[in-house]
Amino acid sequence: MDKLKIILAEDHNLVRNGIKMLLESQADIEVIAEADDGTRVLEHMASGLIPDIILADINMPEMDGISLIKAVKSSHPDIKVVILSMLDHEKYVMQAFMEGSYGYILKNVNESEMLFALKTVAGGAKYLCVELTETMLNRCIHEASAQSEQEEVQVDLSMREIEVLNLVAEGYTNQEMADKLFLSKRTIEGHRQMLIDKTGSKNTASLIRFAVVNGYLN
Amino acid sequence: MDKLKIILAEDHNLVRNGIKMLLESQADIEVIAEADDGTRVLEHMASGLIPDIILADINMPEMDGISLIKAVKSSHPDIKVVILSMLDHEKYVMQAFMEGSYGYILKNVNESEMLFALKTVAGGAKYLCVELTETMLNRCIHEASAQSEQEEVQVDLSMREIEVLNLVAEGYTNQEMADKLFLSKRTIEGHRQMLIDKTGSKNTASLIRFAVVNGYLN
DNA sequence: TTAATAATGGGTATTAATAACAATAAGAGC
DNA sequence: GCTCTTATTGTTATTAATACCCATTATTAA
Repeated sequence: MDKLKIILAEDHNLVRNGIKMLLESQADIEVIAEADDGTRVLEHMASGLIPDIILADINMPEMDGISLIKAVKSSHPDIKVVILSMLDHEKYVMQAFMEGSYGYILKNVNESEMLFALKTVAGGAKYLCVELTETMLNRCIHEASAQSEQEEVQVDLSMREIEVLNLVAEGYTNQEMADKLFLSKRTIEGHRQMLIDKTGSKNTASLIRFAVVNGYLN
Repeated sequence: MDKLKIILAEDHNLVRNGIKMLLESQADIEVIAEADDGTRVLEHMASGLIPDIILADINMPEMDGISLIKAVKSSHPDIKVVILSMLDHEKYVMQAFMEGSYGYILKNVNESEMLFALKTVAGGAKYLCVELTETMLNRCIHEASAQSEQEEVQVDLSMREIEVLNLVAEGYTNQEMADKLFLSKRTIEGHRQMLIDKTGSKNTASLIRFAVVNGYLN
Protein backbone atom coordinates (compact mmCIF):
# COMPACT_ATOMS: atom_id res chain seq x y z
CA MET A 1 0.00 0.00 0.00
CA ASP A 2 1.22 3.47 -0.88
CA LYS A 3 2.00 5.99 1.76
CA LEU A 4 -0.62 8.58 2.57
CA LYS A 5 0.59 11.84 0.99
CA ILE A 6 -0.11 14.95 2.98
CA ILE A 7 0.42 18.67 2.53
CA LEU A 8 0.58 20.50 5.82
CA ALA A 9 -0.58 24.12 5.88
CA GLU A 10 -0.09 26.05 9.09
CA ASP A 11 1.37 29.49 9.61
CA HIS A 12 2.97 28.95 13.00
CA ASN A 13 6.38 27.35 12.62
CA LEU A 14 6.46 25.57 15.94
CA VAL A 15 3.05 24.04 15.50
CA ARG A 16 3.79 23.00 11.94
CA ASN A 17 7.05 21.32 12.87
CA GLY A 18 5.44 19.50 15.77
CA ILE A 19 2.68 18.09 13.61
CA LYS A 20 5.16 17.22 10.90
CA MET A 21 7.32 15.23 13.28
CA LEU A 22 4.31 13.38 14.57
CA LEU A 23 3.17 12.46 11.07
CA GLU A 24 6.61 11.50 9.77
CA SER A 25 7.05 9.10 12.66
CA GLN A 26 4.36 7.00 11.04
CA ALA A 27 5.54 4.51 8.45
CA ASP A 28 2.51 4.91 6.23
CA ILE A 29 2.32 8.69 6.16
CA GLU A 30 4.46 11.10 4.19
CA VAL A 31 4.41 14.88 4.36
CA ILE A 32 5.17 15.83 0.76
CA ALA A 33 5.05 19.58 1.29
CA GLU A 34 4.57 22.30 3.88
CA ALA A 35 3.04 25.74 3.57
CA ASP A 36 2.50 28.76 5.77
CA ASP A 37 -0.53 29.91 3.83
CA GLY A 38 -3.32 28.66 1.57
CA THR A 39 -1.84 30.30 -1.49
CA ARG A 40 1.43 28.39 -0.98
CA VAL A 41 -0.53 25.14 -1.01
CA LEU A 42 -2.01 26.00 -4.38
CA GLU A 43 1.45 26.85 -5.68
CA HIS A 44 2.77 23.49 -4.56
CA MET A 45 -0.07 21.75 -6.35
CA ALA A 46 0.43 23.83 -9.47
CA SER A 47 4.04 22.61 -9.57
CA GLY A 48 2.94 18.99 -9.49
CA LEU A 49 2.79 18.03 -5.83
CA ILE A 50 -0.56 16.26 -5.51
CA PRO A 51 -1.47 15.01 -2.01
CA ASP A 52 -4.21 12.72 -0.78
CA ILE A 53 -5.03 15.00 2.09
CA ILE A 54 -4.42 18.65 2.87
CA LEU A 55 -4.21 19.34 6.58
CA ALA A 56 -4.90 23.04 6.89
CA ASP A 57 -5.14 25.54 9.72
CA ILE A 58 -8.41 27.42 9.56
CA ASN A 59 -6.67 30.68 10.36
CA MET A 60 -3.87 31.76 8.00
CA PRO A 61 -2.73 35.24 6.88
CA GLU A 62 -3.62 35.45 3.19
CA MET A 63 -5.85 32.55 2.31
CA ASP A 64 -7.57 30.81 5.22
CA GLY A 65 -8.57 27.18 5.43
CA ILE A 66 -12.16 27.70 4.33
CA SER A 67 -11.14 29.58 1.19
CA LEU A 68 -8.57 26.89 0.53
CA ILE A 69 -11.31 24.25 0.60
CA LYS A 70 -13.20 26.10 -2.12
CA ALA A 71 -10.12 26.52 -4.28
CA VAL A 72 -9.10 22.87 -3.94
CA LYS A 73 -12.64 21.65 -4.50
CA SER A 74 -12.84 23.29 -7.89
CA SER A 75 -9.43 22.27 -9.20
CA HIS A 76 -8.90 18.87 -7.50
CA PRO A 77 -12.25 17.56 -6.24
CA ASP A 78 -10.77 14.23 -5.07
CA ILE A 79 -8.29 15.78 -2.67
CA LYS A 80 -9.61 15.84 0.87
CA VAL A 81 -9.12 18.87 3.05
CA VAL A 82 -9.02 18.47 6.82
CA ILE A 83 -9.32 21.61 8.92
CA LEU A 84 -7.18 22.19 12.00
CA SER A 85 -8.49 24.73 14.47
CA MET A 86 -8.04 26.23 17.89
CA LEU A 87 -11.65 27.39 17.97
CA ASP A 88 -14.55 25.21 18.92
CA HIS A 89 -17.08 27.65 17.49
CA GLU A 90 -19.77 25.54 15.94
CA LYS A 91 -20.32 28.11 13.24
CA TYR A 92 -16.91 27.43 11.71
CA VAL A 93 -17.41 23.69 11.93
CA MET A 94 -20.65 23.83 10.00
CA GLN A 95 -19.22 26.26 7.50
CA ALA A 96 -16.20 24.05 6.89
CA PHE A 97 -18.29 20.95 6.22
CA MET A 98 -20.74 22.88 4.09
CA GLU A 99 -17.86 24.02 1.91
CA GLY A 100 -16.80 20.42 1.49
CA SER A 101 -14.26 19.79 4.23
CA TYR A 102 -13.64 16.14 5.10
CA GLY A 103 -12.56 16.70 8.65
CA TYR A 104 -12.43 19.20 11.47
CA ILE A 105 -9.92 18.66 14.24
CA LEU A 106 -9.07 20.76 17.27
CA LYS A 107 -5.40 21.30 17.93
CA ASN A 108 -5.59 19.70 21.34
CA VAL A 109 -6.27 16.19 20.01
CA ASN A 110 -3.77 13.52 20.95
CA GLU A 111 -1.57 11.64 18.52
CA SER A 112 -3.75 8.58 18.19
CA GLU A 113 -6.82 10.64 17.37
CA MET A 114 -4.95 12.65 14.75
CA LEU A 115 -3.77 9.47 13.05
CA PHE A 116 -7.18 7.84 13.32
CA ALA A 117 -8.74 10.95 11.80
CA LEU A 118 -6.37 10.93 8.83
CA LYS A 119 -6.99 7.25 8.14
CA THR A 120 -10.73 7.70 8.44
CA VAL A 121 -10.65 10.57 5.95
CA ALA A 122 -8.33 8.65 3.65
CA GLY A 123 -10.96 5.92 3.65
CA GLY A 124 -13.52 8.38 2.34
CA ALA A 125 -15.48 9.12 5.52
CA LYS A 126 -15.81 12.44 7.22
CA TYR A 127 -14.28 12.99 10.63
CA LEU A 128 -15.13 15.32 13.47
CA CYS A 129 -12.89 15.21 16.50
CA VAL A 130 -14.17 13.61 19.68
CA GLU A 131 -14.37 16.85 21.64
CA LEU A 132 -16.51 18.57 19.03
CA THR A 133 -18.67 15.49 18.54
CA GLU A 134 -19.39 15.59 22.23
CA THR A 135 -20.30 19.27 22.05
CA MET A 136 -22.59 18.64 19.13
CA LEU A 137 -24.19 15.65 20.85
CA ASN A 138 -24.88 17.69 23.95
CA ARG A 139 -26.53 20.38 21.87
CA CYS A 140 -28.72 17.83 20.11
CA ILE A 141 -29.70 16.27 23.42
CA HIS A 142 -30.55 19.67 24.76
CA GLU A 143 -32.73 20.47 21.77
CA ALA A 144 -34.41 17.08 21.88
CA SER A 145 -35.25 17.31 25.55
CA ALA A 146 -36.39 20.91 25.22
CA GLN A 147 -38.71 19.81 22.44
CA SER A 148 -40.19 16.88 24.33
CA GLU A 149 -40.85 18.84 27.50
CA GLN A 150 -43.00 21.46 25.84
CA GLU A 151 -45.12 19.07 23.82
CA GLU A 152 -47.64 18.51 26.56
CA VAL A 153 -50.39 20.32 24.72
CA GLN A 154 -52.12 17.81 22.49
CA VAL A 155 -55.43 18.68 20.91
CA ASP A 156 -57.38 16.32 18.72
CA LEU A 157 -58.33 18.20 15.59
CA SER A 158 -60.27 16.75 12.66
CA MET A 159 -58.95 16.82 9.10
CA ARG A 160 -61.39 19.55 8.21
CA GLU A 161 -60.35 21.65 11.14
CA ILE A 162 -56.67 21.35 10.27
CA GLU A 163 -57.50 22.26 6.68
CA VAL A 164 -59.38 25.34 7.80
CA LEU A 165 -56.67 26.17 10.31
CA ASN A 166 -54.05 26.23 7.58
CA LEU A 167 -56.15 28.47 5.37
CA VAL A 168 -56.83 30.83 8.26
CA ALA A 169 -53.10 31.06 8.91
CA GLU A 170 -52.58 31.99 5.26
CA GLY A 171 -54.93 34.93 5.66
CA TYR A 172 -58.10 33.62 4.02
CA THR A 173 -61.42 35.00 5.24
CA ASN A 174 -64.36 32.77 6.03
CA GLN A 175 -66.07 33.64 2.76
CA GLU A 176 -62.93 32.85 0.74
CA MET A 177 -62.50 29.51 2.46
CA ALA A 178 -66.16 28.69 1.92
CA ASP A 179 -65.77 29.31 -1.82
CA LYS A 180 -62.51 27.37 -1.96
CA LEU A 181 -63.87 24.33 -0.11
CA PHE A 182 -67.40 24.46 -1.54
CA LEU A 183 -68.94 24.89 1.87
CA SER A 184 -71.20 27.42 3.45
CA LYS A 185 -69.58 30.40 5.11
CA ARG A 186 -71.52 29.37 8.17
CA THR A 187 -69.79 25.99 8.22
CA ILE A 188 -66.38 27.58 8.21
CA GLU A 189 -67.46 29.79 11.06
CA GLY A 190 -68.46 26.66 12.94
CA HIS A 191 -65.04 25.08 12.38
CA ARG A 192 -63.27 28.18 13.54
CA GLN A 193 -65.36 28.26 16.68
CA MET A 194 -64.44 24.63 17.32
CA LEU A 195 -60.75 25.41 16.79
CA ILE A 196 -60.86 28.26 19.28
CA ASP A 197 -62.80 26.19 21.80
CA LYS A 198 -60.70 23.04 21.48
CA THR A 199 -57.37 24.85 21.77
CA GLY A 200 -58.56 27.13 24.53
CA SER A 201 -57.63 30.22 22.53
CA LYS A 202 -59.26 33.60 22.91
CA ASN A 203 -59.39 34.52 19.26
CA THR A 204 -57.77 33.98 15.87
CA ALA A 205 -54.49 35.58 16.89
CA SER A 206 -53.83 33.33 19.85
CA LEU A 207 -55.15 30.36 17.88
CA ILE A 208 -52.57 30.85 15.15
CA ARG A 209 -49.76 31.30 17.62
CA PHE A 210 -50.80 28.05 19.26
CA ALA A 211 -50.97 26.32 15.90
CA VAL A 212 -47.50 27.38 14.79
CA VAL A 213 -45.84 26.68 18.13
CA ASN A 214 -47.39 23.22 18.37
CA GLY A 215 -46.75 22.31 14.78
CA TYR A 216 -50.28 22.08 13.46
CA LEU A 217 -49.42 23.99 10.31
CA ASN A 218 -47.99 21.94 7.45
CA MET B 1 -1.08 0.89 33.57
CA ASP B 2 -3.85 -1.54 34.39
CA LYS B 3 -5.72 -3.35 31.69
CA LEU B 4 -9.07 -1.97 30.60
CA LYS B 5 -11.70 -4.26 32.11
CA ILE B 6 -14.72 -4.90 29.96
CA ILE B 7 -17.99 -6.78 30.27
CA LEU B 8 -19.39 -7.76 26.91
CA ALA B 9 -23.18 -8.08 26.61
CA GLU B 10 -24.55 -9.41 23.35
CA ASP B 11 -27.15 -12.11 22.78
CA HIS B 12 -25.79 -13.52 19.53
CA ASN B 13 -23.04 -16.03 20.20
CA LEU B 14 -21.13 -15.56 16.98
CA VAL B 15 -21.05 -11.81 17.26
CA ARG B 16 -20.07 -11.93 20.91
CA ASN B 17 -17.23 -14.35 20.29
CA GLY B 18 -15.97 -12.31 17.37
CA ILE B 19 -15.84 -9.12 19.38
CA LYS B 20 -14.29 -10.95 22.29
CA MET B 21 -11.48 -12.30 20.14
CA LEU B 22 -10.84 -8.87 18.75
CA LEU B 23 -10.64 -7.33 22.21
CA GLU B 24 -8.53 -10.10 23.75
CA SER B 25 -5.96 -9.70 21.01
CA GLN B 26 -5.15 -6.34 22.55
CA ALA B 27 -2.55 -6.37 25.30
CA ASP B 28 -4.22 -3.63 27.30
CA ILE B 29 -7.80 -4.88 27.21
CA GLU B 30 -9.34 -7.69 29.20
CA VAL B 31 -12.84 -9.09 28.87
CA ILE B 32 -13.68 -9.99 32.45
CA ALA B 33 -17.16 -11.34 31.75
CA GLU B 34 -19.68 -12.05 29.02
CA ALA B 35 -23.45 -11.92 29.06
CA ASP B 36 -26.29 -12.68 26.70
CA ASP B 37 -28.63 -10.24 28.39
CA GLY B 38 -28.67 -7.09 30.49
CA THR B 39 -29.85 -8.93 33.58
CA ARG B 40 -26.82 -11.24 33.38
CA VAL B 41 -24.55 -8.18 33.44
CA LEU B 42 -26.14 -7.01 36.65
CA GLU B 43 -25.70 -10.48 38.14
CA HIS B 44 -22.01 -10.45 37.27
CA MET B 45 -21.60 -7.09 38.92
CA ALA B 46 -23.54 -8.21 41.98
CA SER B 47 -21.06 -11.06 42.37
CA GLY B 48 -18.15 -8.66 42.40
CA LEU B 49 -17.03 -8.35 38.79
CA ILE B 50 -16.66 -4.59 38.32
CA PRO B 51 -15.61 -3.45 34.83
CA ASP B 52 -14.42 -0.10 33.52
CA ILE B 53 -16.67 -0.32 30.49
CA ILE B 54 -19.77 -2.32 29.61
CA LEU B 55 -20.07 -2.93 25.89
CA ALA B 56 -23.74 -3.73 25.35
CA ASP B 57 -25.93 -4.59 22.41
CA ILE B 58 -28.92 -2.27 22.27
CA ASN B 59 -31.22 -5.16 21.44
CA MET B 60 -31.31 -8.03 23.92
CA PRO B 61 -34.16 -10.35 24.96
CA GLU B 62 -34.96 -9.46 28.57
CA MET B 63 -33.17 -6.26 29.42
CA ASP B 64 -32.01 -4.15 26.50
CA GLY B 65 -29.03 -1.84 26.38
CA ILE B 66 -30.94 1.32 27.23
CA SER B 67 -32.50 -0.21 30.34
CA LEU B 68 -29.09 -1.51 31.28
CA ILE B 69 -27.68 2.02 31.15
CA LYS B 70 -30.28 3.19 33.65
CA ALA B 71 -29.66 0.26 35.99
CA VAL B 72 -25.88 0.70 35.89
CA LYS B 73 -26.13 4.48 36.27
CA SER B 74 -27.96 4.17 39.55
CA SER B 75 -25.82 1.45 41.12
CA HIS B 76 -22.36 2.20 39.65
CA PRO B 77 -22.32 5.74 38.22
CA ASP B 78 -18.62 5.58 37.31
CA ILE B 79 -18.95 2.59 35.01
CA LYS B 80 -19.26 3.63 31.37
CA VAL B 81 -21.74 1.93 29.10
CA VAL B 82 -21.08 1.84 25.36
CA ILE B 83 -23.95 0.81 23.11
CA LEU B 84 -23.47 -1.52 20.15
CA SER B 85 -26.15 -1.39 17.50
CA MET B 86 -27.13 -2.52 14.04
CA LEU B 87 -29.57 0.37 13.68
CA ASP B 88 -28.59 3.84 12.65
CA HIS B 89 -31.89 5.31 13.79
CA GLU B 90 -31.06 8.65 15.25
CA LYS B 91 -33.82 8.30 17.80
CA TYR B 92 -31.99 5.47 19.55
CA VAL B 93 -28.71 7.36 19.47
CA MET B 94 -30.22 10.38 21.19
CA GLN B 95 -32.07 8.24 23.67
CA ALA B 96 -28.93 6.32 24.56
CA PHE B 97 -26.91 9.46 25.24
CA MET B 98 -29.77 11.07 27.12
CA GLU B 99 -29.87 8.07 29.42
CA GLY B 100 -26.17 8.49 30.07
CA SER B 101 -24.45 6.27 27.53
CA TYR B 102 -20.78 7.05 26.87
CA GLY B 103 -20.65 5.68 23.36
CA TYR B 104 -22.73 4.48 20.46
CA ILE B 105 -21.08 2.26 17.89
CA LEU B 106 -22.51 0.55 14.83
CA LYS B 107 -21.57 -3.09 14.40
CA ASN B 108 -19.95 -2.46 11.06
CA VAL B 109 -17.06 -0.42 12.50
CA ASN B 110 -13.58 -1.76 11.86
CA GLU B 111 -11.18 -2.94 14.50
CA SER B 112 -9.20 0.24 14.81
CA GLU B 113 -12.32 2.32 15.31
CA MET B 114 -13.63 -0.04 17.97
CA LEU B 115 -10.37 0.15 19.88
CA PHE B 116 -10.13 3.89 19.45
CA ALA B 117 -13.69 4.22 20.74
CA LEU B 118 -12.99 2.18 23.86
CA LYS B 119 -9.86 4.17 24.65
CA THR B 120 -11.67 7.43 24.10
CA VAL B 121 -14.44 6.38 26.46
CA ALA B 122 -11.96 5.06 29.00
CA GLY B 123 -10.42 8.54 28.94
CA GLY B 124 -13.74 10.03 29.98
CA ALA B 125 -14.95 11.43 26.64
CA LYS B 126 -18.05 10.37 24.78
CA TYR B 127 -17.73 8.62 21.45
CA LEU B 128 -20.04 8.37 18.47
CA CYS B 129 -18.88 6.21 15.59
CA VAL B 130 -17.68 7.87 12.40
CA GLU B 131 -20.62 6.75 10.30
CA LEU B 132 -23.19 8.18 12.70
CA THR B 133 -21.19 11.36 13.18
CA GLU B 134 -21.31 11.83 9.44
CA THR B 135 -25.07 11.27 9.41
CA MET B 136 -25.53 13.77 12.19
CA LEU B 137 -23.27 16.30 10.51
CA ASN B 138 -25.22 16.04 7.31
CA ARG B 139 -28.46 16.62 9.14
CA CYS B 140 -27.04 19.68 10.89
CA ILE B 141 -25.77 21.04 7.61
CA HIS B 142 -29.18 20.47 6.09
CA GLU B 143 -30.90 22.32 8.91
CA ALA B 144 -28.40 25.14 8.85
CA SER B 145 -28.72 25.71 5.12
CA ALA B 146 -32.50 25.40 5.29
CA GLN B 147 -32.51 28.04 7.99
CA SER B 148 -30.29 30.47 6.19
CA GLU B 149 -32.23 30.26 2.95
CA GLN B 150 -35.53 31.20 4.50
CA GLU B 151 -34.30 34.09 6.59
CA GLU B 152 -34.57 36.61 3.83
CA VAL B 153 -37.60 38.26 5.35
CA GLN B 154 -36.40 41.04 7.56
CA VAL B 155 -38.81 43.70 8.67
CA ASP B 156 -37.88 46.70 10.76
CA LEU B 157 -40.42 46.95 13.56
CA SER B 158 -40.41 49.58 16.29
CA MET B 159 -40.42 48.71 19.98
CA ARG B 160 -44.05 49.68 20.27
CA GLU B 161 -45.03 47.56 17.31
CA ILE B 162 -43.27 44.52 18.73
CA GLU B 163 -44.96 45.16 22.07
CA VAL B 164 -48.36 45.33 20.42
CA LEU B 165 -47.54 42.32 18.26
CA ASN B 166 -46.85 40.20 21.32
CA LEU B 167 -50.05 41.25 23.00
CA VAL B 168 -52.03 40.54 19.85
CA ALA B 169 -50.52 37.05 19.73
CA GLU B 170 -51.63 36.50 23.30
CA GLY B 171 -55.21 37.22 22.33
CA TYR B 172 -55.66 40.77 23.61
CA THR B 173 -58.20 42.97 21.82
CA ASN B 174 -57.40 46.52 20.78
CA GLN B 175 -59.38 47.94 23.68
CA GLU B 176 -57.60 45.69 26.18
CA MET B 177 -54.20 46.67 24.83
CA ALA B 178 -55.15 50.35 24.93
CA ASP B 179 -56.08 50.06 28.60
CA LYS B 180 -52.95 48.07 29.40
CA LEU B 181 -50.60 50.48 27.64
CA PHE B 182 -52.48 53.70 28.51
CA LEU B 183 -53.04 54.54 24.89
CA SER B 184 -56.05 55.25 22.76
CA LYS B 185 -57.72 52.28 21.13
CA ARG B 186 -57.21 54.14 17.89
CA THR B 187 -53.45 54.19 18.42
CA ILE B 188 -53.37 50.43 18.79
CA GLU B 189 -55.38 50.14 15.62
CA GLY B 190 -52.78 52.27 13.91
CA HIS B 191 -49.95 50.04 15.09
CA ARG B 192 -51.75 46.94 13.94
CA GLN B 193 -52.27 48.48 10.54
CA MET B 194 -48.57 49.26 10.35
CA LEU B 195 -47.70 45.70 11.34
CA ILE B 196 -49.91 44.28 8.63
CA ASP B 197 -48.56 46.72 6.04
CA LYS B 198 -44.89 46.30 6.95
CA THR B 199 -45.00 42.52 6.99
CA GLY B 200 -47.17 42.27 3.90
CA SER B 201 -49.77 40.23 5.71
CA LYS B 202 -53.42 40.11 4.80
CA ASN B 203 -54.83 40.14 8.31
CA THR B 204 -54.12 39.26 11.93
CA ALA B 205 -53.97 35.53 11.26
CA SER B 206 -51.24 35.69 8.63
CA LEU B 207 -49.48 38.39 10.64
CA ILE B 208 -49.19 36.12 13.67
CA ARG B 209 -47.97 33.22 11.60
CA PHE B 210 -45.31 35.46 10.11
CA ALA B 211 -44.35 36.70 13.56
CA VAL B 212 -43.93 33.24 15.04
CA VAL B 213 -42.10 31.80 12.05
CA ASN B 214 -39.69 34.71 11.90
CA GLY B 215 -39.12 34.86 15.61
CA TYR B 216 -40.64 38.22 16.45
CA LEU B 217 -42.42 36.85 19.52
CA ASN B 218 -40.40 36.66 22.70
C1' DT C 1 -80.79 -0.79 17.11
C1' DT C 2 -79.81 3.15 19.52
C1' DA C 3 -76.96 6.70 21.10
C1' DA C 4 -73.27 9.69 20.40
C1' DT C 5 -70.45 12.41 17.55
C1' DA C 6 -68.75 15.09 13.55
C1' DA C 7 -69.73 17.77 9.62
C1' DT C 8 -72.78 20.41 7.65
C1' DG C 9 -75.76 24.47 7.66
C1' DG C 10 -79.32 28.60 9.19
C1' DG C 11 -80.54 32.82 12.03
C1' DT C 12 -79.27 36.72 14.65
C1' DA C 13 -76.70 39.85 17.46
C1' DT C 14 -72.71 41.83 19.12
C1' DT C 15 -68.07 42.80 19.07
C1' DA C 16 -63.66 43.38 16.73
C1' DA C 17 -60.81 44.41 12.98
C1' DT C 18 -59.62 46.72 8.75
C1' DA C 19 -59.29 50.75 5.73
C1' DA C 20 -58.92 55.39 4.23
C1' DC C 21 -59.46 60.12 5.09
C1' DA C 22 -57.19 63.05 8.30
C1' DA C 23 -54.26 66.15 12.22
C1' DT C 24 -50.90 67.00 16.09
C1' DA C 25 -46.71 66.61 18.91
C1' DA C 26 -42.04 65.05 19.65
C1' DG C 27 -37.60 64.00 18.19
C1' DA C 28 -33.69 63.25 14.87
C1' DG C 29 -30.90 64.89 11.30
C1' DC C 30 -29.30 68.50 8.08
C1' DG D 1 -34.65 76.74 11.87
C1' DC D 2 -36.50 73.41 8.88
C1' DT D 3 -37.65 68.86 7.31
C1' DC D 4 -38.63 64.22 7.85
C1' DT D 5 -40.14 60.49 10.45
C1' DT D 6 -42.58 58.26 14.20
C1' DA D 7 -45.99 57.89 17.56
C1' DT D 8 -50.02 59.45 18.68
C1' DT D 9 -55.14 60.26 18.01
C1' DG D 10 -59.56 61.39 15.52
C1' DT D 11 -63.83 60.32 12.26
C1' DT D 12 -66.34 57.31 9.63
C1' DA D 13 -67.51 53.15 7.13
C1' DT D 14 -67.24 48.65 5.92
C1' DT D 15 -66.01 44.07 6.57
C1' DA D 16 -64.90 40.12 9.43
C1' DA D 17 -65.09 37.49 13.45
C1' DT D 18 -67.25 35.75 17.53
C1' DA D 19 -71.08 33.81 20.27
C1' DC D 20 -75.19 32.19 21.03
C1' DC D 21 -79.53 29.74 19.60
C1' DC D 22 -80.72 25.74 16.62
C1' DA D 23 -81.56 21.53 12.80
C1' DT D 24 -80.11 17.87 9.52
C1' DT D 25 -77.31 14.14 7.90
C1' DA D 26 -73.94 10.54 8.03
C1' DT D 27 -71.02 7.80 10.43
C1' DT D 28 -69.35 5.49 14.52
C1' DA D 29 -69.62 3.36 18.89
C1' DA D 30 -71.99 0.80 22.26
